[in-house]
Amino acid sequence: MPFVLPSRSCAGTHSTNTKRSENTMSNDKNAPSQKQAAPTSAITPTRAENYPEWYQQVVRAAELAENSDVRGCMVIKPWGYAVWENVQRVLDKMFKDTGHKNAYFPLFIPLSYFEKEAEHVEGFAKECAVVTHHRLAPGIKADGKPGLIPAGELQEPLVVRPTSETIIGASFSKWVQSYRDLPLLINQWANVVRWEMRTRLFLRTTEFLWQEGHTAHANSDEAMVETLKMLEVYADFAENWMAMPVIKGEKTEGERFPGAVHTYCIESMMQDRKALQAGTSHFLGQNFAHASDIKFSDADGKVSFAWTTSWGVSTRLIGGMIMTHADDDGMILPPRLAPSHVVIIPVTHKPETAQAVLDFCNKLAADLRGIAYAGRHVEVEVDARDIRGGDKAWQWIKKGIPLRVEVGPRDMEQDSVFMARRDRGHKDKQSLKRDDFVATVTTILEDMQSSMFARAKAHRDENTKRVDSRAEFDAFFGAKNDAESEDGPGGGAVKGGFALAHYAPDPKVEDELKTRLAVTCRCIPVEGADEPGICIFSGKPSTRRAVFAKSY
RNA sequence: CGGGGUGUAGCUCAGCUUGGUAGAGCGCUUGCUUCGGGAGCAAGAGGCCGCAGGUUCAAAUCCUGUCACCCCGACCA
Repeated sequence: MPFVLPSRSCAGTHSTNTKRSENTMSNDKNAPSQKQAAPTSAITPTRAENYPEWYQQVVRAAELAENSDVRGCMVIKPWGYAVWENVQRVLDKMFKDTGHKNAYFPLFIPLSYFEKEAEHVEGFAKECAVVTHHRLAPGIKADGKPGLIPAGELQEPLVVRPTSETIIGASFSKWVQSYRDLPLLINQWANVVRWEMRTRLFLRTTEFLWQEGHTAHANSDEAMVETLKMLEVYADFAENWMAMPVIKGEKTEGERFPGAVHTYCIESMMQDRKALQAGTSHFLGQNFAHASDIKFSDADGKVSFAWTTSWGVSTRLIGGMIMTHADDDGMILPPRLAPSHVVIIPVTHKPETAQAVLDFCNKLAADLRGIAYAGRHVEVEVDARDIRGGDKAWQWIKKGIPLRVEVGPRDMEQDSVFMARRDRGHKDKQSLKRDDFVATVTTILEDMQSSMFARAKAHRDENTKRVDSRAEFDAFFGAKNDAESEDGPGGGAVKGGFALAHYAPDPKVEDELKTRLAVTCRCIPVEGADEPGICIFSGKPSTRRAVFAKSY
């Protein structure tokens, strides 16, 4: 099978896995229920067996989130929400450092506001939740039973924001009078609703959490600088905090944000070699300024429309983190964003030494917490729960905590700890002197952070190919419904990866690629030198290669 | 909105064809033995079988209706 694991040293742990997984996944009701050998991987199925199902199982096993009873909506659990809080904390600082201020705008957008920008309406109309009533009254429901039914119809329906350009534009039009009011640099942390047909935890849910930056500028150049500056912030965050390598690029017309003039993005490759759009930054020109009447008087007293931008990242980033780093034993958290860095597991099954071991662990935890790391201090859990040690260790493995430290009586006697790194095999443990561990813990975390990035980047580079002909392109991806291209029953891996090809943008070509190969143009990279060439689809001249891939 | 499927214990499901009053595994509780890597044995708690009608002496099982969810297609951060 073409699935390619990032190279890592977890040798020998997956060899006997297939039989067990087949039984577990099978619908064969006569499958023997005999005891299986201890699992060789914590997650069933593995990535190679069924990537989409593996993803769901990791989210669940790592206790990041779960499906709620509300269709398409997720419950973000404490461990997952703590990751999001770290994302917020770091990004918020980056936004503040680039001059932005936070504000908050209404969840509800009057339909009339929403209608102001034609392309915008067209783009979002199909996925809007609409509030039409403001009261519940006793009555007979559709199923004939008594209950509460909506009453008090609104004069004007309210759209639950799928994005806030229009409602924020309404404020901007009041706030901006003079060129002295510009630039206006605002960010909002919020939830939004997009009524999607199909949902997947973190990657696409009906309601999700995000931030949306909205800015207004006196001229086109400034707005473009802002657009690219925030793209850079996102790339910086993705690579240096999430350890997720990204390609910065511009979307072609078909993939553009509804109403934008230019849409830029960061694109990342997941372990199944599909692309994930991890963040977007839009240059909106004067489109929304016209729609929302954002005007200002310049120094000469001449009235002009402002130039606006918007940019956002969402809880989808957590999905990207999972699909970039997690393995067949569960989540692996990049240390800089991990809710906790170290779990200390006291081995206390001998009553006579239990208290001493606990004291030793608590003292160790206190010392570690005194150390600064990645803008906070080292976060430590002491897991003294009364459950079996193996169970406990596996729970933390699945949750992806970077470092696991076990301390038993024997370690304590030698003033040592037994440490395992989550990005190494779970049997790859080493004994360290306690003080050495304390002294080097941040170095270890940083090493883990950078090796996670390096591994992800190597995976991407290995699966990125320069393609110079249509035939080569087709062969790289395989036909959309080619059984081999989707690799097995669950679509464990897709064929292909990133194809870099010369391309003269043409919506018709992209439609055709999408229909026939399920491939889209992810972006035209903004970095790197121009390279004159010939579009492999049309033969027209092209100045640079575009990135093509199957995508989420 | 088209095509398919499923609703039974906290979770995953069996039982339904051939009606006879509720099952398994996991999880949970308790006890004993274990314990430096996902333990074993024993006992126990937990379900008016999605909902509403109908057939029948008797319905999880058959019939009708209804609701919900899942999967596959056209959209998306």
